[in-house]
Amino acid sequence: MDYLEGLNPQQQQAVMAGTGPVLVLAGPGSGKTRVLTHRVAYLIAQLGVQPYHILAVTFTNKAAREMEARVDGLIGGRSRGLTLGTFHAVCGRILRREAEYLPFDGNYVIFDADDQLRIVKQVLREFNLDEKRYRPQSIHASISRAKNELIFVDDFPVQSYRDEVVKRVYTRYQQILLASNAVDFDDMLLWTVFLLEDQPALRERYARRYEHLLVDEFQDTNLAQYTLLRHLASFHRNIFVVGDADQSIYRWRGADYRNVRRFEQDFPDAQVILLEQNYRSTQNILDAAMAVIDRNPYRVPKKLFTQRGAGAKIVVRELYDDHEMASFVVNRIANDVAAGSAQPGDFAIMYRTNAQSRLLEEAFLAVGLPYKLVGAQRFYGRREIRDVVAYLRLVQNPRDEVSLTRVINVPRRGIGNKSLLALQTYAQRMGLTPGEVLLQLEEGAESPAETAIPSRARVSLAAFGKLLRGWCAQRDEFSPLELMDRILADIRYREYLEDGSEEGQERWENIMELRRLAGEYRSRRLVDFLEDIALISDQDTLDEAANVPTLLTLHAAKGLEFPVVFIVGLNEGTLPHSRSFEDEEAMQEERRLLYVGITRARDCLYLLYSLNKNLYGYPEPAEPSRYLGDIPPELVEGTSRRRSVFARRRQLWVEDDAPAAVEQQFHPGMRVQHPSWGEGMVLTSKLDEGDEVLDIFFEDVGLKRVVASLARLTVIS
DNA sequence: ATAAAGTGACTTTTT
DNA sequence: GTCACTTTAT
Repeated sequence: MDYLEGLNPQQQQAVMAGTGPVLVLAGPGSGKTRVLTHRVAYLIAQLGVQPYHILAVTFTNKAAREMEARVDGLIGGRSRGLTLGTFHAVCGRILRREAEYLPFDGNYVIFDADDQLRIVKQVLREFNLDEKRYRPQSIHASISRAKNELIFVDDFPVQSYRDEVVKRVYTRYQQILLASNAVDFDDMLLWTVFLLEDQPALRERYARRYEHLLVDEFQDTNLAQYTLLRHLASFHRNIFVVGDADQSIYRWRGADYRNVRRFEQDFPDAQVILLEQNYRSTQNILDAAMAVIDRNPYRVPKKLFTQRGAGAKIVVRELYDDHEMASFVVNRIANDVAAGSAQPGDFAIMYRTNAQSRLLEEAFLAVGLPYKLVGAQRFYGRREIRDVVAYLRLVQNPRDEVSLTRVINVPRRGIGNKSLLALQTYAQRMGLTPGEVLLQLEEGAESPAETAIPSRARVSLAAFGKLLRGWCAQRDEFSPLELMDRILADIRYREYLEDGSEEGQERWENIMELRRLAGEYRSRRLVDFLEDIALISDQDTLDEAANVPTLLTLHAAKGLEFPVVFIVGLNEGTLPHSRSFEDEEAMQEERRLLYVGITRARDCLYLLYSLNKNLYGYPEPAEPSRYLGDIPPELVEGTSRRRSVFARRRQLWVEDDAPAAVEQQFHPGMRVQHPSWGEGMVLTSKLDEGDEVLDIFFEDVGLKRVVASLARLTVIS
């Protein structure tokens, strides 16, 4: 049987575990993805289970796609019919199919974080509540937390005045979502649980259908997800979950690693299988990871081991500031690549907060080295993308008021705040949504609107209503791409964006990228396109084909691995983050976050901290992270030439600066040629990290700082 | 109604 | 240093 080939005894045991509940506790790099895929293949090929009767839940869409491809590879295309996806994607499908039992219809749209915040702000204004006293972010976080714990509005507990406020906002927030025929991320789970609890017949249908449930990253499920699993497993009880409590890093999103313990209580007959052998990292890296995580209390100790040997020592580096940290990373990568010891794609740079990526990106750009940045927000958060998506969402669901307000005057069409307000007031009086009113507005036709909306505004509104009507009429016969093209043409979006500036040009190119994506939905409906866009995850945007270094947050690094990992910004306040200081549970999660980061590394690990970290763009003295002190010195490089630094009564080990001796090849005044920047003159040259760093003034592009080993410079004179 | 200029608040982490 | 949001001038 090829689906057992190359698996160790524990992995085989997991793959072939019989029926009933199974809990696989899998350390990092222990091959849990392999176990899951092989198990699915085993169920289908060996036990003859129909793919239709299997549900597998992954943490990202990317993981789902990979699993599908791998299962197909194992059993040759027999995986068709498998239900596979993230919790949200799976719930999304169920909700659309079963919309008749729900207070919204199958054309519902999904409100993302930005939409959610807009609604909270709108409600706060509506209630005349001070946004300073009641931070929209924080109010929304409370609502979200409640939803993740399956607390519906009516059951929201009130123990303080603030709770009272949250409850009022939550109530109105939910009204607005329903009026908009929309759900937010949390609702997708919540409504699915509601559906299964409210409709016993339906619950039984789904529970009977799914003979086997498989769940990846189980430690990051929240109560809503766990409850959903329990309902779905209620008939067959074949639930196979894989997780590692030490890698639980989404507590703030409602994830509760205690679900692992809860699972053992709810399914006392569960088989428990431990996967401790690591196939990814060297022993030094594993030892460092264990040293960090061992300091967390109340955990089940795990002994990770590898047969890969000790490997290279870990490099701990102190840099002057974040700029130096970024250049250090870029220089190291450039050197290793130039020396032929690694490929650009082998490297990953991980950080705690997104803001930290900026300086790194600048450092890469400065030397002309390409990189990729993981983060969907970067693309889908752009104004132009959000605008066009809002148009599409409006066509999909004209009741979506958030999208309507977003685009009603973009590009400018003479509908200002006054007109919008008149429309909203009138709609409210009629018991309709503004979108519905808009669709009914006929130019010149007599209607009650005549008195309520001033005539000037009525003309502009009716014109827009006509456009919207046209698009809606074609929604079902046009493909998403055709519809998008029609809208772009009708609103002259290109002319609006391309104002002659470079930025405008870039914005239009982003639209073309979105257009390319829409083109992939040739035979599918607009709903599918919009749903996929809403549920896209950061990791989904990762382009594995490009052989370039990867920049990503520690959260986004979950489940990935790289030969060489840099973890930057290991400073108090950054990692651990200052927002976690007062919360013991949060502090434990910070530790797990670093644990996840360290265990992503296969061969080399760099841990970097700076003496001055950036705060809002200004430098501020910083202390090294407490976690550095937890790593045994014998695992760290530079033992012989080591000096100790005392920082806050903790001893830290830092490598001495010992630049490799390299002779300067370039001197000020030299004329050089760069492959993409053309001719220029060397202004300064200095040796750094065994390489030569040059400042060159190029005729075409101005001053640039380059690394000699990388820039492929040729001397002209 | 709109464009420009000023303000302040703020950064964890994301489906 | 960056964003969203508000004020001010046209």
